[in-house]
Amino acid sequence: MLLADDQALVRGALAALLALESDLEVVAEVGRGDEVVARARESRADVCLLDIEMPGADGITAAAAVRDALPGVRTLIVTTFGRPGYLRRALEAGASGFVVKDTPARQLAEAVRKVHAGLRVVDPSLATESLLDGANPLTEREREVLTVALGGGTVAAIAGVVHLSAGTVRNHLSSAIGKTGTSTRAEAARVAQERGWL
Amino acid sequence: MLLADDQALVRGALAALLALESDLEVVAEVGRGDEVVARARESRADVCLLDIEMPGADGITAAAAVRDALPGVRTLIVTTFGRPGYLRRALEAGASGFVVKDTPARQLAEAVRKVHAGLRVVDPSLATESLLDGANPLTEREREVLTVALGGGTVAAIAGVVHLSAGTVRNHLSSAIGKTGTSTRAEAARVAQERGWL
DNA sequence: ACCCGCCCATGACAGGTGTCACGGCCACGC
DNA sequence: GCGTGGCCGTGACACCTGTCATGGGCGGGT
Repeated sequence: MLLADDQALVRGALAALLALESDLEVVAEVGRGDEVVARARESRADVCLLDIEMPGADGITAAAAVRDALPGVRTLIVTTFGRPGYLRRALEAGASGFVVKDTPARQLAEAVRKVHAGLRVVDPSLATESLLDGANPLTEREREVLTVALGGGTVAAIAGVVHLSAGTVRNHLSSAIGKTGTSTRAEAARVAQERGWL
Repeated sequence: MLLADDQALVRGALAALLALESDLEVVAEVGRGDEVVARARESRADVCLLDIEMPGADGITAAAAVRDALPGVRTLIVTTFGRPGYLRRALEAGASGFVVKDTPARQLAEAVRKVHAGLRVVDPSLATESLLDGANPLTEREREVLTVALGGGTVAAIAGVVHLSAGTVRNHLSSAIGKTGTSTRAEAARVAQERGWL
Protein backbone atom coordinates (compact mmCIF):
# COMPACT_ATOMS: atom_id res chain seq x y z
CA MET A 1 0.00 0.00 0.00
CA LEU A 2 1.19 3.48 -0.93
CA LEU A 3 0.49 6.61 1.07
CA ALA A 4 0.34 10.03 -0.61
CA ASP A 5 -0.20 13.21 1.40
CA ASP A 6 1.72 16.46 1.20
CA GLN A 7 1.75 17.05 4.94
CA ALA A 8 4.55 14.99 6.37
CA LEU A 9 3.02 14.88 9.82
CA VAL A 10 -0.31 13.58 8.59
CA ARG A 11 1.43 11.12 6.31
CA GLY A 12 3.51 9.74 9.15
CA ALA A 13 0.54 9.65 11.45
CA LEU A 14 -1.58 7.74 8.96
CA ALA A 15 1.28 5.32 8.48
CA ALA A 16 1.42 4.76 12.23
CA LEU A 17 -2.32 4.25 12.32
CA LEU A 18 -2.32 1.71 9.54
CA ALA A 19 0.69 -0.07 10.95
CA LEU A 20 -1.52 -1.09 13.86
CA GLU A 21 -3.41 -3.36 11.48
CA SER A 22 -1.45 -6.55 11.07
CA ASP A 23 -2.79 -7.35 7.62
CA LEU A 24 -1.86 -3.98 6.14
CA GLU A 25 1.56 -2.73 5.23
CA VAL A 26 2.66 0.70 4.03
CA VAL A 27 5.36 0.03 1.45
CA ALA A 28 5.83 3.59 0.18
CA GLU A 29 5.15 7.19 1.11
CA VAL A 30 5.18 10.22 -1.18
CA GLY A 31 4.42 13.89 -0.70
CA ARG A 32 3.70 14.84 -4.30
CA GLY A 33 1.06 13.73 -6.76
CA ASP A 34 3.43 13.35 -9.67
CA GLU A 35 5.56 10.77 -7.89
CA VAL A 36 2.73 8.36 -7.19
CA VAL A 37 2.92 6.17 -10.28
CA ALA A 38 6.69 5.69 -10.19
CA ARG A 39 6.82 4.82 -6.51
CA ALA A 40 3.76 2.60 -6.74
CA ARG A 41 5.38 0.64 -9.52
CA GLU A 42 8.73 0.13 -7.85
CA SER A 43 7.20 -0.71 -4.48
CA ARG A 44 4.62 -3.06 -6.03
CA ALA A 45 1.83 -1.47 -4.02
CA ASP A 46 -1.64 -2.87 -4.64
CA VAL A 47 -3.58 0.03 -3.11
CA CYS A 48 -2.83 3.76 -3.27
CA LEU A 49 -4.18 6.04 -0.57
CA LEU A 50 -4.28 9.52 -2.10
CA ASP A 51 -4.93 12.93 -0.65
CA ILE A 52 -6.41 15.44 -3.12
CA GLU A 53 -4.52 18.59 -2.18
CA MET A 54 -0.95 17.92 -3.22
CA PRO A 55 1.80 19.71 -5.14
CA GLY A 56 2.85 18.37 -8.52
CA ALA A 57 -0.47 16.76 -9.32
CA ASP A 58 -3.62 16.49 -7.25
CA GLY A 59 -4.87 13.15 -6.02
CA ILE A 60 -7.56 12.86 -8.66
CA THR A 61 -5.21 13.21 -11.61
CA ALA A 62 -2.82 10.90 -9.77
CA ALA A 63 -5.60 8.33 -9.56
CA ALA A 64 -6.22 8.65 -13.30
CA ALA A 65 -2.52 8.21 -13.94
CA VAL A 66 -2.44 5.08 -11.81
CA ARG A 67 -5.44 3.65 -13.62
CA ASP A 68 -3.75 4.21 -16.98
CA ALA A 69 -0.26 3.07 -16.03
CA LEU A 70 -0.94 0.33 -13.46
CA PRO A 71 -4.32 -1.21 -14.21
CA GLY A 72 -4.17 -3.73 -11.38
CA VAL A 73 -3.62 -1.10 -8.69
CA ARG A 74 -6.66 0.33 -6.92
CA THR A 75 -6.88 3.85 -5.56
CA LEU A 76 -8.62 5.29 -2.52
CA ILE A 77 -9.06 9.04 -2.16
CA VAL A 78 -8.77 10.49 1.33
CA THR A 79 -9.48 14.17 1.52
CA THR A 80 -10.29 17.04 3.81
CA PHE A 81 -13.04 18.57 1.73
CA GLY A 82 -16.16 16.56 1.05
CA ARG A 83 -17.05 18.42 -2.09
CA PRO A 84 -19.59 16.61 -4.24
CA GLY A 85 -17.72 17.53 -7.39
CA TYR A 86 -14.58 15.93 -6.03
CA LEU A 87 -16.35 12.63 -5.53
CA ARG A 88 -17.71 12.68 -9.04
CA ARG A 89 -14.37 13.49 -10.58
CA ALA A 90 -12.61 10.93 -8.40
CA LEU A 91 -14.90 8.16 -9.58
CA GLU A 92 -14.46 9.29 -13.18
CA ALA A 93 -10.72 9.04 -12.61
CA GLY A 94 -11.13 5.41 -11.70
CA ALA A 95 -10.86 5.69 -7.92
CA SER A 96 -12.30 2.73 -6.03
CA GLY A 97 -13.03 4.67 -2.90
CA PHE A 98 -13.62 8.14 -1.47
CA VAL A 99 -13.25 8.84 2.23
CA VAL A 100 -13.41 12.16 4.07
CA LYS A 101 -10.93 12.92 6.81
CA ASP A 102 -13.82 13.40 9.20
CA THR A 103 -14.53 9.68 9.30
CA PRO A 104 -13.51 7.76 12.43
CA ALA A 105 -9.99 6.41 12.32
CA ARG A 106 -11.08 2.81 12.75
CA GLN A 107 -12.99 2.87 9.49
CA LEU A 108 -9.97 3.73 7.41
CA ALA A 109 -8.40 0.30 7.67
CA GLU A 110 -11.74 -1.24 6.82
CA ALA A 111 -12.05 0.97 3.77
CA VAL A 112 -8.58 -0.05 2.62
CA ARG A 113 -9.48 -3.73 2.97
CA LYS A 114 -12.68 -3.29 0.99
CA VAL A 115 -10.90 -1.47 -1.79
CA HIS A 116 -8.24 -4.13 -1.87
CA ALA A 117 -10.95 -6.76 -2.18
CA GLY A 118 -12.30 -4.97 -5.24
CA LEU A 119 -15.26 -3.28 -3.59
CA ARG A 120 -16.23 0.35 -3.89
CA VAL A 121 -16.13 2.52 -0.78
CA VAL A 122 -17.96 5.83 -0.88
CA ASP A 123 -18.88 8.13 1.96
CA PRO A 124 -22.66 7.65 2.08
CA SER A 125 -23.64 11.17 3.16
CA LEU A 126 -21.51 12.57 0.39
CA ALA A 127 -22.98 10.23 -2.21
CA THR A 128 -26.51 11.52 -1.64
CA GLU A 129 -25.33 15.10 -1.65
CA SER A 130 -23.54 14.45 -4.89
CA LEU A 131 -26.68 13.17 -6.55
CA LEU A 132 -28.61 16.10 -5.20
CA ASP A 133 -26.79 19.00 -6.75
CA GLY A 134 -26.02 17.16 -9.94
CA ALA A 135 -23.20 17.58 -12.37
CA ASN A 136 -20.93 20.54 -12.94
CA PRO A 137 -22.88 22.96 -15.16
CA LEU A 138 -19.84 25.06 -15.95
CA THR A 139 -18.32 25.17 -19.37
CA GLU A 140 -14.63 24.41 -19.79
CA ARG A 141 -13.76 28.06 -20.36
CA GLU A 142 -15.99 29.20 -17.54
CA ARG A 143 -14.10 26.87 -15.25
CA GLU A 144 -10.79 28.20 -16.46
CA VAL A 145 -11.76 31.82 -16.11
CA LEU A 146 -13.35 31.29 -12.72
CA THR A 147 -10.28 29.49 -11.45
CA VAL A 148 -8.14 32.47 -12.29
CA ALA A 149 -10.78 34.77 -10.83
CA LEU A 150 -10.24 33.03 -7.49
CA GLY A 151 -7.04 35.05 -7.19
CA GLY A 152 -9.09 38.21 -7.04
CA GLY A 153 -7.53 40.23 -9.85
CA THR A 154 -9.29 42.51 -12.28
CA VAL A 155 -10.88 41.40 -15.54
CA ALA A 156 -7.89 42.71 -17.47
CA ALA A 157 -5.53 40.59 -15.37
CA ILE A 158 -7.64 37.48 -15.88
CA ALA A 159 -7.85 38.15 -19.60
CA GLY A 160 -4.08 38.36 -19.75
CA VAL A 161 -3.62 35.00 -18.03
CA VAL A 162 -6.09 33.07 -20.17
CA HIS A 163 -5.22 34.95 -23.39
CA LEU A 164 -8.70 36.21 -24.11
CA SER A 165 -10.30 39.56 -24.70
CA ALA A 166 -11.52 41.36 -21.61
CA GLY A 167 -15.05 41.39 -22.98
CA THR A 168 -15.07 37.65 -23.45
CA VAL A 169 -13.86 37.13 -19.93
CA ARG A 170 -16.70 39.25 -18.67
CA ASN A 171 -19.17 37.22 -20.68
CA HIS A 172 -17.87 33.95 -19.25
CA LEU A 173 -17.91 35.40 -15.76
CA SER A 174 -21.45 36.67 -16.24
CA SER A 175 -22.54 33.23 -17.35
CA ALA A 176 -20.82 31.58 -14.40
CA ILE A 177 -22.43 34.08 -12.04
CA GLY A 178 -25.79 33.10 -13.44
CA LYS A 179 -25.13 29.39 -13.08
CA THR A 180 -23.98 29.72 -9.50
CA GLY A 181 -26.91 31.91 -8.55
CA THR A 182 -24.63 34.64 -7.26
CA SER A 183 -24.13 38.27 -8.16
CA THR A 184 -20.39 38.92 -8.16
CA ARG A 185 -17.55 36.94 -9.61
CA ALA A 186 -15.88 36.61 -6.22
CA GLU A 187 -18.99 34.96 -4.86
CA ALA A 188 -19.31 32.80 -7.93
CA ALA A 189 -15.71 31.64 -7.61
CA ARG A 190 -16.18 30.82 -3.94
CA VAL A 191 -19.41 28.90 -4.51
CA ALA A 192 -18.00 26.99 -7.46
CA GLN A 193 -14.99 25.96 -5.45
CA GLU A 194 -17.13 24.85 -2.52
CA ARG A 195 -19.11 22.67 -4.84
CA GLY A 196 -15.96 21.20 -6.34
CA TRP A 197 -16.67 22.63 -9.77
CA LEU A 198 -13.17 23.92 -10.26
CA MET B 1 -1.65 15.05 26.83
CA LEU B 2 -4.77 16.22 25.02
CA LEU B 3 -5.29 16.06 21.28
CA ALA B 4 -7.57 18.54 19.51
CA ASP B 5 -8.26 18.30 15.78
CA ASP B 6 -11.57 18.46 13.99
CA GLN B 7 -10.71 15.76 11.48
CA ALA B 8 -11.32 12.45 13.19
CA LEU B 9 -8.97 10.60 10.88
CA VAL B 10 -6.06 12.93 11.53
CA ARG B 11 -6.80 12.94 15.23
CA GLY B 12 -6.77 9.17 15.40
CA ALA B 13 -3.66 8.99 13.27
CA LEU B 14 -1.78 11.45 15.44
CA ALA B 15 -2.84 9.48 18.49
CA ALA B 16 -1.44 6.33 16.91
CA LEU B 17 1.76 8.11 16.06
CA LEU B 18 2.26 9.45 19.56
CA ALA B 19 1.35 6.14 21.11
CA LEU B 20 4.55 4.76 19.60
CA GLU B 21 6.49 6.90 22.06
CA SER B 22 6.58 5.11 25.38
CA ASP B 23 6.94 8.26 27.45
CA LEU B 24 3.92 9.99 25.95
CA GLU B 25 0.29 9.24 26.57
CA VAL B 26 -2.81 10.68 24.93
CA VAL B 27 -5.37 10.99 27.71
CA ALA B 28 -8.07 12.87 25.83
CA GLU B 29 -9.21 13.68 22.29
CA VAL B 30 -11.60 16.42 21.22
CA GLY B 31 -12.87 17.63 17.89
CA ARG B 32 -13.97 21.12 18.88
CA GLY B 33 -12.12 24.11 20.24
CA ASP B 34 -14.68 24.95 22.89
CA GLU B 35 -14.34 21.57 24.60
CA VAL B 36 -10.62 21.79 25.16
CA VAL B 37 -10.56 23.37 28.62
CA ALA B 38 -13.19 21.10 30.14
CA ARG B 39 -11.65 17.90 28.83
CA ALA B 40 -8.15 19.03 29.71
CA ARG B 41 -9.21 19.68 33.27
CA GLU B 42 -11.00 16.39 33.82
CA SER B 43 -8.29 14.34 32.13
CA ARG B 44 -5.50 16.19 33.98
CA ALA B 45 -3.57 16.67 30.75
CA ASP B 46 -0.31 18.60 31.07
CA VAL B 47 0.11 19.40 27.38
CA CYS B 48 -2.56 20.31 24.80
CA LEU B 49 -1.89 19.69 21.13
CA LEU B 50 -4.19 22.05 19.25
CA ASP B 51 -5.09 22.38 15.59
CA ILE B 52 -6.09 25.90 14.55
CA GLU B 53 -8.98 25.17 12.19
CA MET B 54 -11.72 23.82 14.43
CA PRO B 55 -15.43 24.40 14.95
CA GLY B 56 -16.60 26.01 18.17
CA ALA B 57 -13.39 27.91 18.79
CA ASP B 58 -10.15 27.94 16.88
CA GLY B 59 -6.96 26.58 18.39
CA ILE B 60 -5.55 30.00 19.21
CA THR B 61 -8.50 31.12 21.30
CA ALA B 62 -8.53 27.65 22.84
CA ALA B 63 -4.89 28.18 23.83
CA ALA B 64 -5.78 31.50 25.43
CA ALA B 65 -8.63 29.84 27.31
CA VAL B 66 -6.29 27.14 28.59
CA ARG B 67 -3.75 29.72 29.74
CA ASP B 68 -6.44 31.57 31.67
CA ALA B 69 -8.23 28.58 33.15
CA LEU B 70 -5.41 26.08 33.64
CA PRO B 71 -2.17 28.00 34.16
CA GLY B 72 -0.01 24.91 34.61
CA VAL B 73 -1.01 23.38 31.29
CA ARG B 74 1.12 24.11 28.24
CA THR B 75 -0.20 24.31 24.69
CA LEU B 76 1.35 23.36 21.37
CA ILE B 77 -0.24 24.55 18.13
CA VAL B 78 -0.14 22.15 15.19
CA THR B 79 -1.54 23.57 12.01
CA THR B 80 -1.75 23.17 8.28
CA PHE B 81 -1.10 26.77 7.38
CA GLY B 82 2.19 28.35 8.32
CA ARG B 83 0.87 31.87 8.32
CA PRO B 84 3.14 34.32 10.09
CA GLY B 85 0.17 36.05 11.69
CA TYR B 86 -0.96 32.76 13.17
CA LEU B 87 2.38 32.28 14.87
CA ARG B 88 2.28 35.76 16.33
CA ARG B 89 -1.25 35.39 17.61
CA ALA B 90 -0.51 31.93 18.95
CA LEU B 91 2.41 33.19 21.00
CA GLU B 92 0.30 36.10 22.24
CA ALA B 93 -2.29 33.53 23.33
CA GLY B 94 0.31 31.89 25.49
CA ALA B 95 1.14 28.91 23.31
CA SER B 96 4.48 27.29 24.09
CA GLY B 97 4.98 25.86 20.64
CA PHE B 98 4.03 26.20 17.01
CA VAL B 99 4.52 23.36 14.55
CA VAL B 100 3.42 23.10 10.93
CA LYS B 101 1.94 19.86 9.63
CA ASP B 102 4.68 19.74 7.03
CA THR B 103 7.31 18.85 9.61
CA PRO B 104 8.56 15.26 9.72
CA ALA B 105 6.54 12.99 11.94
CA ARG B 106 9.48 12.10 14.15
CA GLN B 107 9.89 15.68 15.28
CA LEU B 108 6.41 15.93 16.71
CA ALA B 109 7.16 13.75 19.73
CA GLU B 110 10.31 15.74 20.30
CA ALA B 111 8.34 18.99 20.18
CA VAL B 112 5.87 17.65 22.71
CA ARG B 113 8.69 16.68 25.06
CA LYS B 114 10.30 20.09 24.79
CA VAL B 115 7.04 21.87 25.48
CA HIS B 116 6.39 19.62 28.43
CA ALA B 117 9.84 20.50 29.75
CA GLY B 118 8.92 24.17 29.61
CA LEU B 119 10.84 25.06 26.47
CA ARG B 120 9.50 26.98 23.52
CA VAL B 121 9.24 25.22 20.17
CA VAL B 122 8.82 27.36 17.07
CA ASP B 123 9.19 26.39 13.46
CA PRO B 124 12.43 28.20 12.56
CA SER B 125 11.64 29.04 8.94
CA LEU B 126 8.34 30.50 10.06
CA ALA B 127 9.93 32.53 12.82
CA THR B 128 12.16 34.43 10.39
CA GLU B 129 9.28 34.97 8.00
CA SER B 130 7.21 36.28 10.84
CA LEU B 131 9.84 38.83 11.75
CA LEU B 132 10.18 39.77 8.12
CA ASP B 133 6.69 40.95 7.31
CA GLY B 134 6.08 42.35 10.76
CA ALA B 135 2.85 42.86 12.60
CA ASN B 136 -0.67 43.10 11.32
CA PRO B 137 -1.07 46.64 9.95
CA LEU B 138 -4.82 46.36 9.65
CA THR B 139 -7.15 48.33 11.82
CA GLU B 140 -9.84 46.51 13.78
CA ARG B 141 -12.58 47.74 11.46
CA GLU B 142 -10.53 47.00 8.39
CA ARG B 143 -10.14 43.45 9.62
CA GLU B 144 -13.86 43.14 10.23
CA VAL B 145 -14.82 44.53 6.87
CA LEU B 146 -12.23 42.47 5.04
CA THR B 147 -13.38 39.30 6.76
CA VAL B 148 -16.90 39.84 5.50
CA ALA B 149 -15.51 40.77 2.09
CA LEU B 150 -14.03 37.27 1.90
CA GLY B 151 -17.53 36.04 1.15
CA GLY B 152 -17.48 37.98 -2.10
CA GLY B 153 -20.63 40.07 -1.76
CA THR B 154 -21.14 43.66 -2.86
CA VAL B 155 -20.27 46.70 -0.78
CA ALA B 156 -23.92 47.14 0.11
CA ALA B 157 -24.10 43.58 1.44
CA ILE B 158 -20.97 44.07 3.52
CA ALA B 159 -22.28 47.35 4.85
CA GLY B 160 -25.46 45.60 5.93
CA VAL B 161 -23.57 42.92 7.84
CA VAL B 162 -21.26 45.26 9.73
CA HIS B 163 -23.90 47.97 10.17
CA LEU B 164 -21.98 50.74 8.48
CA SER B 165 -22.59 53.12 5.64
CA ALA B 166 -21.59 51.86 2.21
CA GLY B 167 -19.20 54.77 1.79
CA THR B 168 -17.40 53.96 5.02
CA VAL B 169 -17.03 50.36 3.98
CA ARG B 170 -15.46 51.48 0.74
CA ASN B 171 -13.06 53.70 2.63
CA HIS B 172 -11.99 50.85 4.90
CA LEU B 173 -11.61 48.55 1.93
CA SER B 174 -9.59 51.12 0.05
CA SER B 175 -7.29 51.50 3.02
CA ALA B 176 -6.92 47.71 3.34
CA ILE B 177 -6.18 47.46 -0.36
CA GLY B 178 -3.42 49.98 0.08
CA LYS B 179 -1.93 48.17 3.07
CA THR B 180 -1.92 44.83 1.31
CA GLY B 181 -0.39 46.27 -1.84
CA THR B 182 -3.23 44.93 -3.97
CA SER B 183 -5.78 46.55 -6.23
CA THR B 184 -9.10 44.85 -5.59
CA ARG B 185 -10.81 43.92 -2.36
CA ALA B 186 -10.95 40.26 -3.35
CA GLU B 187 -7.19 40.24 -3.72
CA ALA B 188 -6.77 42.18 -0.50
CA ALA B 189 -8.95 39.70 1.38
CA ARG B 190 -7.03 36.76 -0.03
CA VAL B 191 -3.63 38.25 0.78
CA ALA B 192 -4.69 39.28 4.27
CA GLN B 193 -5.94 35.78 4.96
CA GLU B 194 -2.75 34.20 3.65
CA ARG B 195 -0.74 36.37 5.97
CA GLY B 196 -2.98 35.48 8.89
CA TRP B 197 -4.19 39.04 9.34
CA LEU B 198 -7.82 38.03 9.66
C1' DA C 1 -28.78 21.00 -44.51
C1' DC C 2 -30.20 22.51 -40.28
C1' DC C 3 -30.27 23.58 -35.50
C1' DC C 4 -27.92 23.81 -31.31
C1' DG C 5 -24.45 24.80 -28.02
C1' DC C 6 -19.93 26.43 -27.06
C1' DC C 7 -16.44 29.78 -28.11
C1' DC C 8 -14.74 34.44 -29.17
C1' DA C 9 -15.45 39.18 -29.77
C1' DT C 10 -17.54 44.01 -29.83
C1' DG C 11 -20.45 47.77 -28.32
C1' DA C 12 -23.38 50.07 -25.15
C1' DC C 13 -25.45 51.03 -20.68
C1' DA C 14 -26.59 51.13 -15.69
C1' DG C 15 -24.72 50.43 -11.67
C1' DG C 16 -20.86 49.10 -8.66
C1' DT C 17 -16.04 50.11 -7.18
C1' DG C 18 -11.63 52.43 -5.83
C1' DT C 19 -9.76 56.86 -4.81
C1' DC C 20 -9.54 61.30 -2.94
C1' DA C 21 -10.81 65.40 -0.31
C1' DC C 22 -13.26 66.96 3.35
C1' DG C 23 -15.57 67.18 7.87
C1' DG C 24 -16.70 65.72 12.54
C1' DC C 25 -16.29 62.69 16.76
C1' DC C 26 -13.54 60.49 20.23
C1' DA C 27 -9.47 58.59 22.92
C1' DC C 28 -4.65 58.86 23.82
C1' DG C 29 -0.10 60.85 24.77
C1' DC C 30 3.13 64.69 25.06
C1' DG D 1 -4.05 72.35 25.13
C1' DC D 2 -2.88 70.28 20.87
C1' DG D 3 -1.36 66.97 17.67
C1' DT D 4 -2.11 62.22 16.16
C1' DG D 5 -4.67 58.52 14.67
C1' DG D 6 -8.62 55.59 14.47
C1' DC D 7 -13.49 55.75 13.24
C1' DC D 8 -17.67 57.25 10.65
C1' DG D 9 -19.79 59.66 7.13
C1' DT D 10 -20.63 62.49 2.56
C1' DG D 11 -19.70 63.85 -2.04
C1' DA D 12 -17.55 63.62 -6.43
C1' DC D 13 -14.92 61.48 -10.14
C1' DA D 14 -12.80 58.04 -13.22
C1' DC D 15 -12.87 53.53 -13.92
C1' DC D 16 -14.34 48.76 -13.61
C1' DT D 17 -18.20 45.28 -13.81
C1' DG D 18 -22.27 42.77 -14.90
C1' DT D 19 -25.73 42.44 -18.38
C1' DC D 20 -27.61 42.35 -22.80
C1' DA D 21 -27.83 42.35 -27.84
C1' DT D 22 -25.48 41.04 -31.81
C1' DG D 23 -22.41 38.51 -34.95
C1' DG D 24 -19.25 35.20 -36.69
C1' DG D 25 -16.83 30.55 -36.49
C1' DC D 26 -16.80 25.73 -35.21
C1' DG D 27 -18.30 20.94 -34.25
C1' DG D 28 -22.06 17.42 -33.21
C1' DG D 29 -26.50 15.64 -33.62
C1' DT D 30 -30.95 14.56 -36.47
